[in-house]
Amino acid sequence: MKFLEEIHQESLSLDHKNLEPDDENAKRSSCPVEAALKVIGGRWKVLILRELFGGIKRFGQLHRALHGITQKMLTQQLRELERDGLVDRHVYMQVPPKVEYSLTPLGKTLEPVLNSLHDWSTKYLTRS
Amino acid sequence: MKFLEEIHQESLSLDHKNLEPDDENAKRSSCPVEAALKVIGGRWKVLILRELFGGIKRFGQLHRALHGITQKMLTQQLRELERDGLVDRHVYMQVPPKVEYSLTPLGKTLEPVLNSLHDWSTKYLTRS
DNA sequence: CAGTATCCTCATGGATACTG
DNA sequence: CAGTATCCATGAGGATACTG
Repeated sequence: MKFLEEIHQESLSLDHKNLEPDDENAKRSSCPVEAALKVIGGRWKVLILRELFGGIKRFGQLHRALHGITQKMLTQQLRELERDGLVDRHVYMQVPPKVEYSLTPLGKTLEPVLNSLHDWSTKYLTRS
Repeated sequence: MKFLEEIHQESLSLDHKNLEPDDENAKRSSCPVEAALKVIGGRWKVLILRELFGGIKRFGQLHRALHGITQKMLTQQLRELERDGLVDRHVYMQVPPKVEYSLTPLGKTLEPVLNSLHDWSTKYLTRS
């Protein structure tokens, strides 16, 4: 279980020794899981990704599919997903404008992760 | 891929019809993945869980292990984890107080999920 | 159509002090 | 030791209006 590997360099040393002064809790996520959650966290990311797993979508399609999201949030979240390399943005130079969003290869690698979350949730979080 | 199953009942109907008035985007997460992220989301949850995967821990141990967390946040996050059934809280009736936290069986079922997030992050999110 | 540009609210998260 | 109790900053998220 790789999730636990890092425990034993951080917390083991803290269990018998007392607090250490090498504490520079600056920017680096002490844990890869944290980093992953930053990328797919937030209120809309996974919902957007879910839509895109269904194929290429235009901005308006996403806007309608995600009931309640505002244009600002949709744009913003899409930009973040784009910046993180999960989503590809294709602008057609025409008028009226047409912009299509799709998953990048990297974005598609998220599938097992999202399935894992999905499975756990449906299996164990069945208290609505 | 179970993650995609629900797409085809929500977005398919929205793709050819136009917006529907049955839009009651109230409380229910439209997606189990969302629900899962609510439980393990936030800044500290996974870090706390990571510590507890290492075994039973006292409040003070957690407080020291999670550099930078405040007592308030630690208490709050632990209560939420407890309310969600992931963490068990055992109070020893003695003075000075002693409280131990541990993973419940449900909490332990999160291991594959966290491993999945961890694996993805280390494999594909290697841009520090 | 697919955005910007403002302005605004409020929950998340935090600092500090006190206590059974 | 393991908390409460306050007060406070910040920013994520949203409403609304305007535009290339």
